[in-house]
Amino acid sequence: MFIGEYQHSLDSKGRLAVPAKFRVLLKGGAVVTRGLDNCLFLYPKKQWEILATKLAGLPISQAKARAFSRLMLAGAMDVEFDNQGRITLPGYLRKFAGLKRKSIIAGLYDRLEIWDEAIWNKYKSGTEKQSSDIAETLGELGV
Amino acid sequence: MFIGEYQHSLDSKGRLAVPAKFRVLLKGGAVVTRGLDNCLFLYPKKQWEILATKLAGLPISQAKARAFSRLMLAGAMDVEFDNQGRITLPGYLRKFAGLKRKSIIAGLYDRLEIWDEAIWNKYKSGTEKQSSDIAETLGELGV
DNA sequence: ATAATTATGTTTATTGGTGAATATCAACAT
DNA sequence: ATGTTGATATTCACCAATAAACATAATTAT
Repeated sequence: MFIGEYQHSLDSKGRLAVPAKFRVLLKGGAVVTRGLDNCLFLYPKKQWEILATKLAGLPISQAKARAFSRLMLAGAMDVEFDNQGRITLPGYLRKFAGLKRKSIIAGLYDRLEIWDEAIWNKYKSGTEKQSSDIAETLGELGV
Repeated sequence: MFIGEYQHSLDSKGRLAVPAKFRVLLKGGAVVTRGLDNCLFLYPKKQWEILATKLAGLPISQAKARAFSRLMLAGAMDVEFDNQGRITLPGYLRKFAGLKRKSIIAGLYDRLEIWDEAIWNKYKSGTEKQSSDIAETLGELGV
């Protein structure tokens, strides 16, 4: 499963080298999509399909369901590894996540997250301060 | 299945090039119709027929059902691909969706959506702000 | 029937995605 | 320390897809 934090660079065409460790876990195909808190989610195909069918099955009559489907489904893109182990991130996703040259790839167990380095640092310094606060909330959720 | 977001242009005659990726999935025929939230829906023939029979089966006594059927059934139109992979959108649909030159084609798993770029951006900036809110609501639906 | 208008088809240019080669860097072993 | 290996960064070149402009065919109105 995915854990750890890595710093990698995008090239001028928007390609990102995925840490070699993770490639084996993504051999069967992967999907990137818009995530929460300004980052991208990268799922192994299997995980993705579970999520996607759930989303596609929501009633199209509900505005919130449509909005979320558009965020995640329309935001999604199949990614393939070229023989240097890179994936290409489409322009709209780079823009969404504010990706510049330096980015962070973080392992969140069943998914990867892709962040712009600056945004990641800012987010982290915010959450580290409140960490004990967050911990208490999680306690209420049974963690 | 359809995923991703693509930016394409209508020509002056109202023709729209469909992303090459998607053409294969629409080879068997397709149907455009009025969608929700100011966009057009584009279905592969098969999906369309499932939806159309569902709509036709709604109780004719209910005003909302009649309205929805008129929106989607009466708005529908068979589309054909020319040998450049373009489809022609009839005037009333272009008008309905407010389509100007630049438009967005979004994959929503079992259908495509066609948006005017400006309207799409507006819609997205609205939903992105509430995204974590929406996510929590959907969490309750088991997503 | 002819002109005007709309629809359809073709060609060319531009853009952007894709692949490959080289350079740089870091880790490890000798 | 130094060389070796594996991994990432960067650059260049090519090809395919799209955009735009143009040409032809079909339709409609006069």
